[in-house]
Amino acid sequence: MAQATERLQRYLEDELGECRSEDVERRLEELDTLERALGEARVETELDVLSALANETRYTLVRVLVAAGEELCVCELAPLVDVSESGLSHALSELVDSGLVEGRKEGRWKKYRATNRAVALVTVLEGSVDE
Amino acid sequence: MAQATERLQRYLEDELGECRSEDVERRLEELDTLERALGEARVETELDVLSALANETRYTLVRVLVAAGEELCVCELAPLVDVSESGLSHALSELVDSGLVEGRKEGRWKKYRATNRAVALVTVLEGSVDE
DNA sequence: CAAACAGTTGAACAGACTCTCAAGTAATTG
DNA sequence: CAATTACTTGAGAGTCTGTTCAACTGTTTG
Repeated sequence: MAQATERLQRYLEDELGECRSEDVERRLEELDTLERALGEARVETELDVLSALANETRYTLVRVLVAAGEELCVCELAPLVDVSESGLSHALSELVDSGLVEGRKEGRWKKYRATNRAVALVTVLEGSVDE
Repeated sequence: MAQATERLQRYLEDELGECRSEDVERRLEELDTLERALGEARVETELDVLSALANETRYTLVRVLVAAGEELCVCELAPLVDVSESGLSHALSELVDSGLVEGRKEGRWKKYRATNRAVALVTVLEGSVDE
């Protein structure tokens, strides 16, 4: 941290014209506050959600379920993705864990649908990625 | 695909009461349309963005830059993440590639700021992850 | 212009992830 | 109630990722 602090001091000198070690301390504290404001548990959850989405198989499933707007049976999802039955099941299970999808058993069939969280995220992603 | 189709047929029989192979074909086509509507290139870009965000170091950087609302120098970001100088540089470079962050050189310092895409995504993530 | 500084790049390796295979559970059917 | 069906689970192989180290480029300073 010693060198890092020196570098920051030089940077602040450049920026502010002059700079004492109090200024460095203050800036460090400001940056720390910025980071703390994020909230640890929250960031962890958000990372879980992002990790769940960041995979072709799972993202395709989520997007299809969002587009469908209704629950779909595992047997309907199977032809849409390029993995084994088992792989599909693993994928869905991870999506459930991260709150992007909900499952419901009906007799011997199992149906999944997208949660509000999934709808919100997919919508923004679509919107923010122009082309 | 043969068994998969049979399973889908059985499912549709359960759901619709009865079902001929035309019905199976139609359902398969509906599902396919659902998937095609996503757009291949688009999904690929969206996956790049998601992959870039789905990492603690990079997500922290993005969130701090969004929270800051202004550009920050690499030397200011360094104390906030738990990686080497080099790791930080790699992380920022990946964020630039995915359009979440923009960099600007100023003398010997380099400054980064969050793009609109980053702001939109972080906002929705915060909103959709309640607690 | 040599030395110090700010940051980047490439190679390499440990660890994480994703998928498949094999076996398992729960529901349905003959 | 044995067989079939629908789906899940656990273990393990192969691949991808994230990080660091070492070397590099561009900028500033004495």
